[in-house]
Amino acid sequence: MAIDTATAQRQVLDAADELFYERGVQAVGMDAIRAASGVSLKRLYQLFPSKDALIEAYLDRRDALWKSMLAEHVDAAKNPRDRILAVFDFLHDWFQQRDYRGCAFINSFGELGTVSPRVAELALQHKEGFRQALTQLAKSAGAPDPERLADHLILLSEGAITRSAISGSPDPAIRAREAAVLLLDATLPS
Amino acid sequence: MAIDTATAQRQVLDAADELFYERGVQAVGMDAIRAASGVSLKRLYQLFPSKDALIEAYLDRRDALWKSMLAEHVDAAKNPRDRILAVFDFLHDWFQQRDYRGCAFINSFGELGTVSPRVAELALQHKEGFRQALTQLAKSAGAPDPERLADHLILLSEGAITRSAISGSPDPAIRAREAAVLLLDATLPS
DNA sequence: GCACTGGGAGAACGTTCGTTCTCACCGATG
DNA sequence: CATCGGTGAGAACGAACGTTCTCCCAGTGC
Repeated sequence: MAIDTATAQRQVLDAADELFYERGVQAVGMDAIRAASGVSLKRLYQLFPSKDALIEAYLDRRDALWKSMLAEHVDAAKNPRDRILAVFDFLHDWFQQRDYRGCAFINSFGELGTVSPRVAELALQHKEGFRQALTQLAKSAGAPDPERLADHLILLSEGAITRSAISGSPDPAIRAREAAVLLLDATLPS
Repeated sequence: MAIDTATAQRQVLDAADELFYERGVQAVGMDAIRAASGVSLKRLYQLFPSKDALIEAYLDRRDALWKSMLAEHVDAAKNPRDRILAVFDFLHDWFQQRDYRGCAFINSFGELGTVSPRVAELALQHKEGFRQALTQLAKSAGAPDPERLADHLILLSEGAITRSAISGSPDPAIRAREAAVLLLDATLPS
């Protein structure tokens, strides 16, 4: 046995993450993932019985990673207002990664949303998770209508995510933070 | 001659628009476009010498159509503030089309952005056009920093575009309009 | 009537892809 | 030592794709 199951799985997911995210899901063949992961095709298929299963695992891991990175930034801030603004600092950090290419869920949804209900569902769940996190932050900050504030903040975040991807600049995060400050000033009780 | 060049071109572009937008660019073969357009493969290739050329024409037409629909909504409003808010009414109308699937440029960028510089460029140009239109509206409304206000409004719009696509509901346009009102109140001189 | 041009229908070609199969080989077990 | 299960490397398969080619016919100019 060349490599144990756990590390093989990790190597495959690492390769899938890098390739799927950079080039899109459809543009990457299973053979490219085999080459990048160093795992044999046979093993690859016994770890993930189809490309669809691998795509799902790729999105699952992205979701978990993204959530934990967000939580890390948010938890570093103390008062409720700063915790909300930390979301945009997190985005700014994310946008500066050299391989930043937008949101994997939005990209995958654009590619497969109509043909793969599973991908559409995962994208919806991912965004719903973000929505719940923001709603919680808005509630903690004492917003009179937390869901509404959360929706407003989500729009700024999603807008920044796609604009940053297309423009190639992390600046949209700064602009989104500015707008968030204005919204918080208009919404939160002083 | 079965059909003249102009109508053949229109039929092909109609088919390309529908199929590319619904299923994504890579998932649609040239043969599917031939079948949907009723134009022979030979003619298709003499109208558009490659799939890349057809994709480019598809995006060009989307850009023109989108801009004219936006202008139509904006021009129906009289005072500068309402003209800005008309952008979000336009989005709400757009989101309610039964085949709404998000922004074709964002979707195409996600699919081909890294591999096709031309698609990346077209997406950037499309968004830049939107940015200039919003900057003009912000200027007319007397914003002290029109570019900044335009950036904030863009973030709300783009966010609504992707959220509406993923959630399948047109409501994000309403939420975006609410947030825009708050931003305008905080930004524009009374 | 007859050569000729151009288009329609679709077969054909070469490539790529997802997935499976072959086969030689290694380590453990009796 | 002989055997057996599982593995790696990669060939093989069937489908789909972008693109080109073949064949046939309709309409045109002489």
